[in-house]
This record gives sequence, structure tokens and C-alpha cells, in this order.
Amino acid sequence: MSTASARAYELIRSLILEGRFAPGERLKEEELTDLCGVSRTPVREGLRRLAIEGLVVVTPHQGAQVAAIGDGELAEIYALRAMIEGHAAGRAAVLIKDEDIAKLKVLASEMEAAVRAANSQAEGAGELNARFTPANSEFHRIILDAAMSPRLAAMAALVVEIPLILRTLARYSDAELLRSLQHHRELIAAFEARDEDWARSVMRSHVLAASHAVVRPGAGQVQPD
Amino acid sequence: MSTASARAYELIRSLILEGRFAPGERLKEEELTDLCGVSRTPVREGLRRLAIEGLVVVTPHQGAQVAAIGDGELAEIYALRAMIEGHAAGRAAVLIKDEDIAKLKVLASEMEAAVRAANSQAEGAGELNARFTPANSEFHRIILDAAMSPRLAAMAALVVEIPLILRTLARYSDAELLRSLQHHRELIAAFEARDEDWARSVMRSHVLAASHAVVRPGAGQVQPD
DNA sequence: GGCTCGGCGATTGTATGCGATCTTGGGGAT
DNA sequence: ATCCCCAAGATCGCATACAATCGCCGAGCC
Repeated sequence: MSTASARAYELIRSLILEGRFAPGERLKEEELTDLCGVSRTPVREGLRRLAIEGLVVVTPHQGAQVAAIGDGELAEIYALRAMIEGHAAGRAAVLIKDEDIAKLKVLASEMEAAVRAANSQAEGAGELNARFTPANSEFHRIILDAAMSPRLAAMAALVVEIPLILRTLARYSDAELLRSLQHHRELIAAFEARDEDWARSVMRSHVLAASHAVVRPGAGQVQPD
Repeated sequence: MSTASARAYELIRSLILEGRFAPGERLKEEELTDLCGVSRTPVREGLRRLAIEGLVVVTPHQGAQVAAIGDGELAEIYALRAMIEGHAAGRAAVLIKDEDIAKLKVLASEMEAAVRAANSQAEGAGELNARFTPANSEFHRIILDAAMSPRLAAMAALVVEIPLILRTLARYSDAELLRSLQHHRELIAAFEARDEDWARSVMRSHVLAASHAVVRPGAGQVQPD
């Protein structure tokens, strides 16, 4: 529990990802000090870390603000993400343990159930998002961990979390959502077949498909990925 | 000049890359304070940044130490590097400006001259290293910058500098050195042809070749890459 | 004799104070 | 009326001081 500094980092990060701070909004150290209940030093530390991870940008003597990214940048980020997560999926196909594959199956079912529930009950997108997103994040995290490469995970952190800032803009059509679910199942199949190339290819498709759903804000429900 | 913090970061980083600190060696904050001439606060900041970049590892309440990496990890790092620099070269093939290509030609000539001088004069490897390495680093930096992707550059930083810590172990045979020089020329040709796939492929070869020269410490001269 | 526990030194983590730099608002000149 | 410049307020960067934690070593117990 190296708490104060880590807590500040996690709190600020979660606040940004939850959308409590708008992109471009300025983050004053003193303000965060009050929110976190710690002093400016650990707040600064967390801010710098978030800056390196790309969630915020700090300009000297001018403070930090939530990263704001344009469409061109977003497309580039998704290209990087396809590369990295594809690579991770390839490694994972060789290294992943059977128990982790079992976890993936559970999560895939959970996501499918979330979609079914939202569709049948005519629930709001919020409800779907609340069930779908955590399962989806966990799904991708398991694959990344299975790749057993801390540096790859660090690189993934640079590109995975950025799009989440804009999650309010990311809307999937029903067709895209179904395709995303199918990708998950196909990934699991590739893992079970221990097919490195197949897994990499499917993951690339998965991410690139998500890219097009995000860059063009459409009418849909949730951000699967 | 956001100096104090940036200077501390750069100084510590250069000391590590110059080999002044052995891998695994512990870095005490107070000691660095004396070396940098600044207080502990900016030293800590630089240390954390280096930690995220992978050059040092910090364990809470136990301080920082220079990253020590094994052969397995090294192979994995080179695989990532091949992926990232390959991607960068592909983008660069489309985006690079003619003047930057001209710079690459100058640097390639410089590296060739350095190798010729070292061979004919039976110079020590140190002399070659002193001429070759800066030109080589600049060569790769130009390509990375030409890709016009800050995040890609950030990811490259995660994997490009790590092998440099072990540069004393990296020895190229004459044949490998020549191959490296040919790769540089071929990259330039691919850029001039604006051939994205060609550039990516050559860069991947370039990095993967370097990988095998580094993982197996052979009898050679310098670390071109 | 070996093991465990408690105290001490060293080092890191956190808080606060001061100086430097940037932004903002108003007044004057063109 | 618009633009520029300057001063005041605010915020950040750095230094220092204090608190918390860890590792080590010796004494005591089993």
C-alpha cells in the first residue's frame, strides 16, 4: 500500500474515464488535492504518470488538462491498437492456459447475455453499458496478461484507455455489436486451436471494426471495444 | 526550460545509457540529488518517468534500481521493436519528406565511412562506436519522427532504449555490420519508392537481424542497432 | 546452537512554504 | 474603437522538513 500516490493516480484516472472531467478540461492540482485527500506531491506524481500514459497532457507552468483527441488521431490510435492487441493475441494463443480460456468463455456469455437483455427489455444503453463494458475490459485484459509481456501491456495501456475517454461518442449499431460478439467467440476458438496467426488476425479485425464504429458516431448502444 | 525536473531526467537517463550505473544497481535519491544539483523532488519525478519507460524499476519503500533484463526478455523486446519500428517505417514511407530522405542518405554515408575507417585503420571498437552509434540513433529517430505519431514514438521509447543498457554485450560480426549498412540503404530506397510494405519489411528484417546479433554475444565490434 | 523478536539506522513517501512563471483584467495610446 | 502593455492574482515548480516504512543486527528465548 504505497497508498497516497497510487490512490491519487487511480482516483484521477477513474474520474477521467468515468467522464467526470471533460476532454480539454483543465485539472488544477489544488482541486485534485481536495478530491483525493492527499497533498499536492502525490497528486503531481499521479498526474505525471497519467501524462506519460496519454490520458492527460501537461504543459509546463500551465498545468494539466484531460487529453483531447481529434478523429485523425483516433484513427491512428486504433491502428496502433490493432497492431498491439493483434500481437498480444498471437502470443496469447501459444501461452494462454486452459483455465483462462474458460474465463474468456464465461465473459463472452456474460456479454451475450447483456446484449440479449438489453434488446428484449428495451433497456436503455446505460444498463447494457454497465454490464457489457466491464466484461469486455476483463476479456481483453486476460488476453493481454496471457501474452506474458509487461512491456506489451505497457504499450497497450498507451492506446487502450484513450478511446475510453470518448466513450460517450462511441455507439455501436446492433449489427456491429453482434459482429463484436462473434469476434469474441472466434478468438476463443483460435486460442483453443493454439493458432497464433488466426488469433492475431481475428483480433486485428475486432479492433479495426471497432475503429470504424467509433470514428463515425452512429446510432447504437454501447462501446464494446 | 522546465529545467530542474527535465535535467534530472536527462542526466540520470544518460548516465544509465552510458553505463555509469550497472544493471541492477540501486539508485539512491540522495546520491542523484548530489549528481544533478537539484532537490529530491525533481529527481523523484525523473526516476518515476524512467520507471515507466522501463529503464529503471522502482519498488515501493525500496528505491529504484537500473533495469536488469534476461535473454528471454531481450528477445521479446526485440520482437516488439520489430513490430513498432516496422510500423513506423511503413508510415514513414508515405509521409517522409524528401529533405529527410536526404538526411538519411548523409547518415548512411557517415555510418559506412565509420565502418571503413575502423576496418582500414584497425581501430578499436570504441572509435567505431563513437562515430557509428550517434549516426545510427539519428537515422532511426528521423524515421520515427517521419511517422508523425507521438504515441508510436512513445511506444518506441519503451523498447528502443532498453537494449542500449546492455550495449557492452552487443557485438556485431563484420558480416552483420555490412548487412546492417545494406539495410539502411534499402530502407532509403523503399522510402524513395514510397513503398509502405517494402519499408516495413526491410525494417523488420533490420531489427530482427540485430536481435540475433545481440542475444548471442559474438565477436564483433559495435552495436549498430 | 538456531530461531525469533524488537530496536535502530537509513531511505523513501508526504506535506508545506517560497520563488518563478503564466494568465487575466484594466488603463492608456494609436 | 481596437490594440498593446503592464500589474495583480493565481498556479505551478522546486526545496526543505517531517513522518512512515523497511532492512539489519543483536539480544533473548526455545
